[in-house]
Parts: sequence; C-alpha cells; structure tokens
Amino acid sequence: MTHPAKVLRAARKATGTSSGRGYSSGTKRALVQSATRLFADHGYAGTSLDEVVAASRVTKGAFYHHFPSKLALFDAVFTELQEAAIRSIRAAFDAESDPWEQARAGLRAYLDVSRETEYRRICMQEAPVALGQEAFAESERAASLGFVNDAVDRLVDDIGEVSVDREALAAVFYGAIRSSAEFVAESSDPDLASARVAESIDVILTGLRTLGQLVGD
Amino acid sequence: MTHPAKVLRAARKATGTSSGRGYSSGTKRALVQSATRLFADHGYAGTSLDEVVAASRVTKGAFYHHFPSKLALFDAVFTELQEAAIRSIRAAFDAESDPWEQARAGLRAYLDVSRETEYRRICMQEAPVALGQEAFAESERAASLGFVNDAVDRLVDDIGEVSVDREALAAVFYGAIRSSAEFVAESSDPDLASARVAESIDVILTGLRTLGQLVGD
DNA sequence: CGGGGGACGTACTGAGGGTACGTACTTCGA
DNA sequence: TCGAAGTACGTACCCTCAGTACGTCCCCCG
Repeated sequence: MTHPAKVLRAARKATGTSSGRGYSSGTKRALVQSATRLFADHGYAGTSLDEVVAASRVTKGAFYHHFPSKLALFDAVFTELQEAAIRSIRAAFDAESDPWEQARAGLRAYLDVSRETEYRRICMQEAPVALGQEAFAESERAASLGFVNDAVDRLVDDIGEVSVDREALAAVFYGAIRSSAEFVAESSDPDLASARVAESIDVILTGLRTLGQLVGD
Repeated sequence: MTHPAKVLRAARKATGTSSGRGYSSGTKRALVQSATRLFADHGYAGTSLDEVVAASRVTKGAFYHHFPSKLALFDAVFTELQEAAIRSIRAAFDAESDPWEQARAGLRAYLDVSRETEYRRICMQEAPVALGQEAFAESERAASLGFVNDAVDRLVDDIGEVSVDREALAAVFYGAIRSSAEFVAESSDPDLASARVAESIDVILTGLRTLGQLVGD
C-alpha cells in the first residue's frame, strides 16, 4: 500500500511549506500553524486534536511523533506568539532613549501586538489556565512584565525625589496596560480606543512627574 | 431495594445541611460547595463530575437533576462568589461619602476579597475561559467594573478642570486593581504587599489630584 | 545492499461529559 | 384515603477525545 502521507509530504516539499526555523519537518510547522488558528478561535479546551491534525492534513500518529502531548503543542504555539511579541516590543523600546518616550513607545507597541486576536486569546486568556498560573507567571516575568519593570525603574529614577515602591508600581502599571489592551480589543474603533487609553496613561504619568517636580523643588 | 440516597437524605436533614437560601434541596447546596473547593483547587477542566458527585455523596443522576451541565454548575459557583464579593465591596463603598475615601475603601475591600483563593482562581482566572469572554465581560461590567466606573466618575468630577476620558481611565484603573490583587496574592506577606500596592495607587491618585489643582488655579 | 532510525499511519484503550430510563418518596385533589 | 402526577434521585449506557501500541515506509550510512 502506498501511504497517503508520501504524496502529501512530496506536495508540501514542492510548495516550500516544509521550510521553517529549526523545525525538523514541515509537518511540525503545519501543526503549530493550524493549532494557532484553532486555539485562537475555539480556545484550548474547545479544540480537539482530531481537528488540529485534520487541518494539518496529518494523523494523530504524526502529531505524537512531534509533540508529547496536547499541552506541549499549546506551549509551542504560546511560546512562538510570545517571542514574536517580545521582539516587536523590544524594537520599539530600544528605538527610544528618553525613559518617558520609551514608556510611550513600549505601550504603543504592546497595544498594537494585542490587537491581534491570536495574541490576546492565546497568550492573555488561555495560557494562564492551560499552562497553569505558576508556569505562566514565570514566562510573564521574563517577558512583558520585564519591560514594565525596566520602564518603571527608569521612570522612578527620572522622577527622583518622591519615594515609591517600584515593584508594586510596576505591578499596577502592568495591570493597567493589560486592561488597556482588552479595552482596545473590545472597542469598535480600535485606533480611537488605543489613543484614548494611551492618553489616560499619559495623564497618569504626567501626574507622577508633576508630583516629583513639586517635591523636588 | 432500599436506595442508599434515602438514608443519606435523612442524615443531611438531621444535621441541618439541607438549609440554604432557596435551593430546592441540600443536595444542590452540597454540590455547589464541593465544586467551589474542587474548582478552586484543580480548575474547571481539571475537575471531573465524578469527583464532584463523590465529594457531595451523590450520583451523576442526582447532579443532572439539579444542573443541566457541568458549565451550569460552574456558573452557579461563580455567581455565588461574585455576589458575595459585590456585597462586601458595596458595603465598604457605601460606608464612605468622600469620593477619594470611597475609592480607597473600595480598593481595600477588593484586595481583601481577592485574598481568597477561591475568588481569584474561579472568578478571575477560570471564569473568562470557562464561561467565555463574552459572558464574563458582561457580568464584569455589572459587577466590579461598575464600581470602578462610579468611582472614577466621582473622582474626575472632583478634579474638575483637567479633561480625561472617563471610560478609558476606568479601564486603566480596573486593570491596575486586578493586577494589584495578583501581586498581593503571589506575595509571601500579603498584608505588606496590600499596603504597598494601595500606596502606589494612592500616589497615582494624588498625582492626578495635584494635576487638577494646578490646572484649576 | 541491508539494517537501523526517523517519520509517519492505524487500531485500540480509558476517562469523562452527557443521556435514557427506571425507581423511590412526596404531595395533592377527589 | 387512595391513586396520580411530580420531584428527587440511581444505574447503565453512549460518544467524544486524549493518549498508547504497534506496524509500515523511507532514507541514509556503512
């Protein structure tokens, strides 16, 4: 019997689908791509492996050759989205030198990233439940929360005089930013909403800065 | 054959377990209570109905007599926790009249509520995924977000001059508060952490107030 | 050219949510 | 007070779905 996978593999090779950053085969890439869309549309629990493998034109055997579990597939999808987001935010961050401009740029970049349904649904909504709060918090500290910590550090340094708890303030801002992302996402006019929340955060930052200047004098 | 449920029902009646705010029977109450603990410990997906009914000393048949689905059970648990939280926050809120004191009191009450693992895990973590973002956002607007909207409204009125987007600002603060709750929960010294974030938010509010006074003059 | 490993496919198992249906207890009107 | 309807369960079963066992094909290496 000639296996159907044979012709499929040949087809994928011909169309160039098999290329992709260190993946052993195009199959793995196809699985991650299908899963990204399905997880974003129906959530982790709402997506069956049968659907994933069907969308990827492979079988469960193929899947379990590349991934040890459904959760590992989700983790791969999550990590890929997360890393892309980090790259994007870091680029915006590093393009500025003034801490206040850096904070603005980072916020704008984050709001842009979270306009993508996939990032919001998978990285913000599903991940904490699917991966568990522990693991999620860990990767969060290394990623987005890290940026906020850096930004707040520089901001507080710049303000100088007024004494605040940096860690707590970072947590507060991190939540503010996350929530802004949802606000933008739920809005019917994302561009407008994005500007509105950015301005709100701006007012807060200005207030802090003003406070610092008053105390400094 | 004498059904085992017969003696169980009698036992529950004797120990007074069957009492409880409008529930048709003690069984329903027992199910909700067991589910609250199990969902809080292992999450929605991580809890099987078999575990719930076993912990409640009933069978699946009994369960499906009272609830149409596993999700309906979760919804009942969620609603109960949510309503308790609202009552608690509203009490703290209504005890103050000055908008700034009201905001502080509300924040403290919220931080207290979210110190309970059950509230955090079920109402903040699991609910958006289990119930779906749509339904969750709806009940959120009616509950916690409602308080924040009111508080921000009064605060902005009090500030007066400086023009800000109330809705956007409320979203920002709501996120800040949610994130504070997590910060407190993850901390090894919740009392201290609670004070730290409360102070951070205080500083932000003071900054806004100062800004308003400067513009007002 | 043969044999070993990588990349699959197929068939099955077990757990778990949900359903069908039967049975005991309660209530209520005649 | 006696049946009849409704309530509150219990039992047995079905179906979906994650995960496993095992076989096959193909490529590469000696």
